[in-house]
Amino acid sequence: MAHERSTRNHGVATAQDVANDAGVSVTTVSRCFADTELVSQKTREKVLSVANQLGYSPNIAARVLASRRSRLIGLMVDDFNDPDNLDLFRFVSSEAQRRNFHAILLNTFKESSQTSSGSIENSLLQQVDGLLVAASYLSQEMIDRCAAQDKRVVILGRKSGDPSFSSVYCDNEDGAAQVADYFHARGVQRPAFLGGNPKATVTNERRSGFVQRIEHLYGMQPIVRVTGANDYAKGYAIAEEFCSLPKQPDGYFCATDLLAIGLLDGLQELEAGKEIKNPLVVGFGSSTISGLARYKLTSVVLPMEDMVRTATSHLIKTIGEGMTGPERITFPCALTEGC
Amino acid sequence: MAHERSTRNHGVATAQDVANDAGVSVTTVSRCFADTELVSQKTREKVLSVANQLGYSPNIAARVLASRRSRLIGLMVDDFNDPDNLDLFRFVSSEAQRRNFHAILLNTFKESSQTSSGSIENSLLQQVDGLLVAASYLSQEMIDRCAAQDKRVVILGRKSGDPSFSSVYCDNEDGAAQVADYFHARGVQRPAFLGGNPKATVTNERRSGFVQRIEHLYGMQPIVRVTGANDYAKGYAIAEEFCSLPKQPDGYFCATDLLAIGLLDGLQELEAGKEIKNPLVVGFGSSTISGLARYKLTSVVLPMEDMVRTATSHLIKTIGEGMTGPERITFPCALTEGC
DNA sequence: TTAAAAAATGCAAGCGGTTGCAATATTGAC
DNA sequence: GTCAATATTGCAACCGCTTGCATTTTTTAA
Repeated sequence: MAHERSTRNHGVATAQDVANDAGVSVTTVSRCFADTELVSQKTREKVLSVANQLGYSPNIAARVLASRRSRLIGLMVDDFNDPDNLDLFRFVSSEAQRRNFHAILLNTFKESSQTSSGSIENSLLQQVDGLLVAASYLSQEMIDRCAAQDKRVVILGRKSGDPSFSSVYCDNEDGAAQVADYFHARGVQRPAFLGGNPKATVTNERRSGFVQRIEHLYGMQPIVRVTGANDYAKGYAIAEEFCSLPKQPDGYFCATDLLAIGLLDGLQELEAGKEIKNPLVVGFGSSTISGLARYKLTSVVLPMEDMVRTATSHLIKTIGEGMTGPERITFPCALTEGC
Repeated sequence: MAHERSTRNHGVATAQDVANDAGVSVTTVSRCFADTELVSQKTREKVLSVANQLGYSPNIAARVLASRRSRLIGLMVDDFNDPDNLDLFRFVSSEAQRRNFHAILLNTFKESSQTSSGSIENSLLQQVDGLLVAASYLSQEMIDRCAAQDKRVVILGRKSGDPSFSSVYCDNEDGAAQVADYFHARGVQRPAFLGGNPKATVTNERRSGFVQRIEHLYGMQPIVRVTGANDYAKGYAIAEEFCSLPKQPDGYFCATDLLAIGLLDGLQELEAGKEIKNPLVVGFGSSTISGLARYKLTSVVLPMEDMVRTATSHLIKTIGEGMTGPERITFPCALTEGC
């Protein structure tokens, strides 16, 4: 029955403080802040009121340690800088928050196989309840580690390579084929594809979907340029290469929006010497950046937000329950002309 | 002398496991992973090697709980979506990581004063060792809470309002004055200012610096439009308003780059009916987005990365040591013409 | 009214580290 | 070779919360 001012813990109230003031046990306080139904209405109200008064909120570290659950999910991406990935992170965060989880951004730590160093990232990974992998590639080591720790994983954006992981993605090949159709319908004569990393499934699918349909429609192969990366700079730089071709393409399909925008800007820059005034340029994705009024980019739009939210909530669901069979959830994507 | 396979804790090795295998106490293991010099070279090597072998890395939750330090700093921003803020976050993260800290993004939770709900954010805040405030505004409640918990705070981007917080910022008024000079030198006749929230110190300083210098040079006031927000959309939308003026401005100073880009695009859109073909448009900041080749934005560039890194490391330093007197660190900014 | 079932609460043993203090091992000076 | 000074270790008590199990209270059924 301590009536003297509570809140001993360095100015922060603990569950113990609340328990004292509310005349219950710590256990009960704990239960009030979990989503258990193991507390009577009356008690809960009392506790919550006292807690509120004391400005109490549970110490996360203690909770995590005791419960062995962090309510943390890691979003794994290749490139911190890609604005698309940041959008991604926003969506994941917001959906996670809706479910009382929190998201953190992880990179694929390509460089350091040194287990000892990079320790923060390392520990963080260990702390995470589940992993959302938007990275183009997941190392076998990582896969093993996840398996050993019984960690849930959902692959986002491409078909899961590992049979035990769920994945959420869209039909890249179909989307790419739509572009081929579009080019054909618009009378494009010399179609070209440009895209990044040949190891990335996503880019590959977009390329092959496009190439196949072009072959089918035109009876020939499109020009293909592998750019390495999918960023603005690459697109911008490559414009010059294309302009120096004897026969410049008149329809460009870029594996990502960012690439497309870079290309557009690059082409405009070189407008003077250009043979073809307004080549068709089509992107893929749904970057906010391409939404800038300036670029009325025609693009294969995929329901990013939907996909991400679905992936996130699927991941969280599998964390709550036991391991369920892996699922593959696909979304449609559709070519959309920039108004 | 446990020789049977270690790693009991659900597939994850603990300090205890390492201790057993290395023939030392948990304390020693703990010390090897802290930056103490309290362990002999030989022991440390042995422990580290065993740890590495076992794939051990310290459990963060336990460490935080026991040490009462999270090595976490919170970056507080107004708007998750502003790309500038995401740049900010990247820099903070990277600098934090260099110092073995980790950054998390926090918003100013304007809506919920409900202490009970929004609990994750709430708890997270409690968990953080220090706060980097890039938000335009910090509530008194928050200030009190930080004080009560003896939490370090550094204000980024504007002079600290509270005398007990350090701040890192640039001289906005001076930068703005440079723009006025530039306009004057370029023969601008009708200068205009546009900027967001009138409550935001930063915007205010930029406005007043500009207005004052314009008055000084021109003997008259510039046109001033308060846009509310500083985003692309606002800039884009406001173009129309300006175009419908009888006398359109021929020099626009926008409080942020994003605003400037929006305005540029908006103006171009309306080019047809425009009276003045190429008004000067100047921004402020150092958005990556304004670096897009397409916009050769003239802008008051501030050494963002430097500022952010300085702020971050200053914050971390004050966390390590006891409370030092608050500091004010300023950076210069300079008008830079888009090539 | 009474016994059995269900609901609410508390006990106490952790979760995996950190850290002040005491104990032991080394080293150096005399 | 002896003893104080110094460098290394280990002990054990937490850190604040969760949770299986036992206990108490309330409800339902007979």
